[in-house]
Amino acid sequence: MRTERYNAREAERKWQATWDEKELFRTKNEDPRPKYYVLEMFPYPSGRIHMGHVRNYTMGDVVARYKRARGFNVLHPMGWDAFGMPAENAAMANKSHPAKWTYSNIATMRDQLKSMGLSLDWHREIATCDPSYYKHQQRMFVDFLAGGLIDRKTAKVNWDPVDQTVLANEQVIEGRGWRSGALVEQRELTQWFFKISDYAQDLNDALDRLERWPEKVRLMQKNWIGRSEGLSVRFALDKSNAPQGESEIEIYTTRPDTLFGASFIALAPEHPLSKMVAEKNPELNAFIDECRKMGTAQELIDKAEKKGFDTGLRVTHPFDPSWTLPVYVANFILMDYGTGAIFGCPAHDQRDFDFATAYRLPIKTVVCPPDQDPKTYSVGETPYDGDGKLCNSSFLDGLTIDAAKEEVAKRLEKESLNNEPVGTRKINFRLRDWGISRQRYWGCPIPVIHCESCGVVPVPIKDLPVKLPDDVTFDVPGNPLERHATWKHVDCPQCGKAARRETDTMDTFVDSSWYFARFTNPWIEDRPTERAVVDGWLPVNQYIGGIEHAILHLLYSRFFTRAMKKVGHAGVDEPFDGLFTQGMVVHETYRDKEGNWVTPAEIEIYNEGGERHAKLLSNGAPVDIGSIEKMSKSKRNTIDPDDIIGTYGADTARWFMLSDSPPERDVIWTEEGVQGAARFIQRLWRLVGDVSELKPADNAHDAAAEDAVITIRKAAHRAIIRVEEDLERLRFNRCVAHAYELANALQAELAVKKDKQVSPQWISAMQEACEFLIAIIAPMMPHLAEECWTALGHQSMIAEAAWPIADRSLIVENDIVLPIQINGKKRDELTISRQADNSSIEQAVLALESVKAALEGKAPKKIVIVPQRIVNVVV
RNA sequence: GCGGACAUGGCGAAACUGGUAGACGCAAGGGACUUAAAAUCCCUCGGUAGUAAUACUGUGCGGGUUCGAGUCCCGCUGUCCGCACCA
Repeated sequence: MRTERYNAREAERKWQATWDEKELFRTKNEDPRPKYYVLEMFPYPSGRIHMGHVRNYTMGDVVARYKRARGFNVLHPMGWDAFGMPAENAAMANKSHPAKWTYSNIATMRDQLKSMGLSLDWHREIATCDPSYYKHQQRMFVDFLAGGLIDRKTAKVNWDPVDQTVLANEQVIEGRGWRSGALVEQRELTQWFFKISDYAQDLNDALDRLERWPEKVRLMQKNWIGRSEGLSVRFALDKSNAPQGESEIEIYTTRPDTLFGASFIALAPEHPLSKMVAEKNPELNAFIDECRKMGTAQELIDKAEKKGFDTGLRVTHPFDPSWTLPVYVANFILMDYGTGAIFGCPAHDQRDFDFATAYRLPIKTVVCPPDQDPKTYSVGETPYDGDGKLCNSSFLDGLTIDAAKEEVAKRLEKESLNNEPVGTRKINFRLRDWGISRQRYWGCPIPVIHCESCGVVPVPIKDLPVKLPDDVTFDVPGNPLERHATWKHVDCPQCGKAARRETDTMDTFVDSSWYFARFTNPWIEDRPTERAVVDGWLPVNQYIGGIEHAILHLLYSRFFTRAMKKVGHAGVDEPFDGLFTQGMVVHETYRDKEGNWVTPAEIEIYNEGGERHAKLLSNGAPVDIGSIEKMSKSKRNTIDPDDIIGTYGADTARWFMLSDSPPERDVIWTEEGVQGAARFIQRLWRLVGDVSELKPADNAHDAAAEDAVITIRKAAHRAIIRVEEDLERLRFNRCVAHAYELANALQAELAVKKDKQVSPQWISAMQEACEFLIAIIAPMMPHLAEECWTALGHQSMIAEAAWPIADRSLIVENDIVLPIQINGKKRDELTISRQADNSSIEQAVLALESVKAALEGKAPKKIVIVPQRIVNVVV
């Protein structure tokens, strides 16, 4: 009997070195086996890995190792999302260079990841801040520019006053910068934009085909893209006081059915017509100014009252030349949605209702709810936006909303104003173009040159990369590239005259929008991708990461892949075939009596009166146990993965990460849970030790042993089948349960046979079962699995072994146990042959004592027999 | 305001298309081994009643469909998430 404990530290170091030496996880592009690309979202090199990384990369590694065992050529790479603000902030704080900070963090984190025993192909490692990577990104920018995928335009942009840079719409969360948390202001700037809105329709429609994506993410992207079908309607302006040359206002509406309920037109303050009128109207000018000031902080917009200004202009109703409507400038109309102008129908829209109430405009009911009389119905204090039929609407009366929309569209398409149709069907999107200019140093330089005579000139491909200069300073705010003495001064590649480099760099989300493609061949130097290879590997079969990227990174990558296809750098539209969003790692929080956060390492939990309490290790002072929160530095409830791996080993950390909660849900990190995982490792090690030392007796052969052999084999084969099913669906917590179940069964069997003579057949069944168990845990606890595999006498490694083939006939029972219900409640069980037909089942059921008692001699009303499942006797 | 998800023991959770509710783990309690502790092993563990077999009850609340509902339908309540003056 073995007594020594499993030494994780030693074994893990040993096996990691062996895998490395044999280059076991090096992936060859020319390998003929079917491909499988599994990818976890690459980390930002912030300093050290955290538990969220451990969870993410463990899940990916389980998939990679499992698919490898199933005979796939698996691509499982790792890299670094290495550009970004924190490096610049660190440079400012330490008077150092962002590159130094970044590369030193990468070195630390690479070592940490390696200590987890991940089966990664480190030969393909990339860092986005490396010129050998961003060179190709600049090449693609140039290609996109030529391909009409990029715009340079002046637009109102989101300005982050803390980070001193522009943010894309997606990067503004509740009016604040996604990184700094500062209230975002609006500024007019000339910027580079990727024309993602050209792909709005396709990005929207293709979501329906992403069947292996979470419904939630698809829905979030749909909402973000915000497709709406409507009608654009041109209202004729009353010529008497219209500005010179203006004769119409075009509005956009999704409710053309309510056109007879119109009571005003409202323009955005930035609308051209508003500006024209304001030129001659100082009061309106002041109003527009006021709106602009309001617009600088999102928070104020949310709370602002509906305010408007009557321009004095009037328009004619398209269905009634004698009916005119006033034109307002209103603070709640957005210039960049639709046409920047609306018609207001107060009876059936909350905002229009508020506005009409404030300015005493008519409120005319035109939709009548199904349960009301159209002759008498009228909206009261709240507008009605539900279903119903049209009323007070001339030829639309009695039509449903949909029919009325259709009728209005049909008629207005035929009407004409200034030789154009009055109404045009239009699909609108909420999605705006992706502004990628950032006024920062630590990013990919935008490869263009501004020349006074030639205009914007792309940097010739032979001159790429445009490298960041090393000699920069961070002592003052703003962009170091802008104030660098020489960097921006270059000659125009076209005319040779003195010109100026673009000093903006690209949004770091560009970097992560194509790294998955670069991984397929990261060595190629003259192009971003090798077409045959990238098309062979993409799409990524299984992508795993946090839900926080549901819109930003995942939407940008979907766009970028399409753009790459357009200019010939890839052949697919969708980068990720399967997406999995994992939950967070959360932990209890602790505070001392002064209310200061205390780390888990500083306290001790103890039990008193059946309740959990905590005290400080240093002086025994009591500590309050607080709510369970996402691990964060500010609440000091983090656990350092290094500490766990140092104390328990990587396998313990990996096992616990997978065991406690379903992977999409948050997992609560607890010391008890970790210890449970560590306990299981030792238990498994003892079990394997016991099995490896079994010796057969010469004459041990009895009937009971035969039964035992079947029981053992059934348990083992059933476990394999279940784990296969669950791994395919990433239900790791269930896989863990199956492993426990099999281990429990084997341990119980060993205990029964302890000190008894055992047959060779029994021993080989135990050995097979043990090997199956090791195969099951191998993707999750690879080091322990190797050690056990060796202990069972194998010369090769389990990491190279094929997945066991389960014998499905073994788990088909001859006799089945049918639960017997009486009136839907379980009352008894019946063991009967699998082949038994319904009439023999019925006979056997009626013969049961419990059923006889329930029937009291009467005949049953009904007997429901569900084959192989259940019997229900209705009395 | 709009859209979505979720709700099961002391806790994390299982329950495939409606078919034995609570697998597996954690915690707790009892016992064995030990001079003792740790480790390990065995037993109990939704609630109520009972020594027990057992009975009744039980998946947020109220209804419904069904031979049968944690699962499906309708209506509530609560929690979490996303979007938010989008016409």
